[in-house]
Amino acid sequence: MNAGYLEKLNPEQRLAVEHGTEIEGSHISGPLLVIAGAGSGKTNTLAHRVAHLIVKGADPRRILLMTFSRRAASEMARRVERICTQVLGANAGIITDALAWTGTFHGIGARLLRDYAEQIGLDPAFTIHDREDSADLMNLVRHELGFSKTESRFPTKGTCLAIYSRVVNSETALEQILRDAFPWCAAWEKQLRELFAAYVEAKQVQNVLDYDDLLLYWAHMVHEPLIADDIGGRFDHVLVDEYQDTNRLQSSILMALKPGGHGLTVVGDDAQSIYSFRAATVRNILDFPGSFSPAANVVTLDRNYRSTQPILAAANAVIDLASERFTKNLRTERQSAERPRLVTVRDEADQARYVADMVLENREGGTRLKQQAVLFRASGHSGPLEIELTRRNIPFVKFGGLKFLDSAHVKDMLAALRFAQNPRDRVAGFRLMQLLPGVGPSTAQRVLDQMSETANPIGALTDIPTPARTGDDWTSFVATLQELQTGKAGWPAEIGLVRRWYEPHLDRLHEDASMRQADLIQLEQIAGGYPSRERFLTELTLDPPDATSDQAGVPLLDEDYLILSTIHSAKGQEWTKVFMLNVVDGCIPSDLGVGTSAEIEEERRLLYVAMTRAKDSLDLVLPQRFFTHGQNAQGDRHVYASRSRFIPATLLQFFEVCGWPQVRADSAAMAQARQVRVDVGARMRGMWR
DNA sequence: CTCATTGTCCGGTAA
DNA sequence: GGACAATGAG
Repeated sequence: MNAGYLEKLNPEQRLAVEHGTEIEGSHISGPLLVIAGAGSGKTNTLAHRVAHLIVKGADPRRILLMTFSRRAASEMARRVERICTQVLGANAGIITDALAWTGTFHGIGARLLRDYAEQIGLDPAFTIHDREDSADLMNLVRHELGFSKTESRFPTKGTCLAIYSRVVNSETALEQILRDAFPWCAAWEKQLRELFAAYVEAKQVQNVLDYDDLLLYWAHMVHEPLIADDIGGRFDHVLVDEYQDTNRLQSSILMALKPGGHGLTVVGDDAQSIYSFRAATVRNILDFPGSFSPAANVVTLDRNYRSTQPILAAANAVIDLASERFTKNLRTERQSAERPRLVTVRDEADQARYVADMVLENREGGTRLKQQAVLFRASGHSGPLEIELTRRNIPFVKFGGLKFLDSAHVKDMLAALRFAQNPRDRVAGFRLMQLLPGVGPSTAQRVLDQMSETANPIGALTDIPTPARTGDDWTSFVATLQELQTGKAGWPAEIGLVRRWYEPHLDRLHEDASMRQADLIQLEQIAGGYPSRERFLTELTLDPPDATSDQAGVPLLDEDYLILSTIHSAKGQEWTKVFMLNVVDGCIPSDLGVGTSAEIEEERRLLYVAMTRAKDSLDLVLPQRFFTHGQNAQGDRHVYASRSRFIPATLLQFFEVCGWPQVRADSAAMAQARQVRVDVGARMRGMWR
């Protein structure tokens, strides 16, 4: 057998790949933890491990591979296929097609829950609420319980959901969560408990699951040993990527599936743990070896193949200041004389100009736009840059932040499809009906109540008296829903049906209807890529497309475009040249994330993750002035920002510190000219007096 | 009961 | 500068 594919790996990578598979056939290895530093070839190693298992005779249909995003999952599948093709020849494609159990925890959970729905008393036609839907339902329940009219202000729907979600995902008591993470809500513990009980009941009556339920139901399902054996028994190998970003609930599921750890491999890096706001805990990765007896094997990958030595030195220096460290510093052999730059600019507008200038300069120098990325802490930080790029016709794609699924018109369309799929989904119906003129919250409630009393809610719509002042709008609404229910139009034709019904309402409700219409056509195209309405709804909710609607046209795949991304969405990726915006206190660390030292440490890791994305060149940009919101366009109220606390003076030696634009020799005169203020408006008014 | 207006608070990362 | 809650007019 051709084992040449192993030759390219370094000794540690090879150890991770070959762990426990010396014996051919069905031999299943003990648990393995791979600590994989940034740029250490983690994805490649994991792909090689999967391929190696298959080459050694593992059945790909019996491999469960869980990644953080579906983008990562498909990348992994592609690599596995490539390696298998090298070794096994052309028919490897068939083998990796069988690698069917690849996806996120939530996506895999949804699939398993539909498979086992009957056994756990769940209707397999359940629909899935995204965060906003969940918040809407929380709000309805909050209203019903009268908590919206309390004397002092009750926590908002978003806060309630955040608390609920944290309790579920961290498997921690409500009381403790309130004390640790939401102290200002502690006085409402009793009411919150009541609210959550009602929220859970509402979800069950309506046959909807939220994100957390996909894990929670799964966890409870495998709490039953026989079902756990059954599901665990479907998989010989379970591999989990980005293990540092999993939470307690996810680790519980894993331990229930593979109690002895046999066939279990987890990969991660505690220095890149950036999802604690989603209840992820580094303890999962730290406690992993000791959860088994004998303890899991640990392999550490600390050779970095991505960044040049000066970039890595700076990143190491940043993470070295962390109060708690578990992994060693990374090392690289990529020498370079170029230190990362620390560029001070006047304000965000100059920052945008600087980045645009440099990006174009780099492209002139042969670095394609796609090989360059601009990273930022929060989605909104890229606003001025997006304007500058659009102005200069530099194509870009933005990852992270608002998805076009969040826009009202797309949500309206999806609500229609979801309501047809699951007429008990009140959030969908509630939203939908209020689109009709003359229908507000109370009419919608009343109709939904009447519907829920019948066996065939959508059929019953015919018998429910037409609400006053709705007329034809009501008739076409009912007709559309009923046509959807028959399923005669077929998928994806029925999305056109919905659009034809929706368009008049879109025109009436939105000034910019034509722009939004373009999104709906895009939605229709996306829909064509899914085999059924159910799959479309599920997968769109669990894995929303990254495109934003305000980008300058949707770039084609083979076009060149600049990458804009939040740090969170940049995880696992790399670029030749990386720019990081707003490296100032208040942005990173975010001024919202400086409450506890744990939060600050996570912000530090965020900067580390951003810096370690860069291969050859890294620019950290620091605007000195920030204009504050809430003033007119000419206002100049601003605050001065200082360099991020994660780069104190002692670390400046790792950077080339510079300013932009370069100060010119004749600047004294220019600076003086800049100081002059003329009230031209007053002079012009004076002309007429 | 709906719809438009005013007032107040808040601002983030995402399956 | 936007989301959400309370208020008032039809």
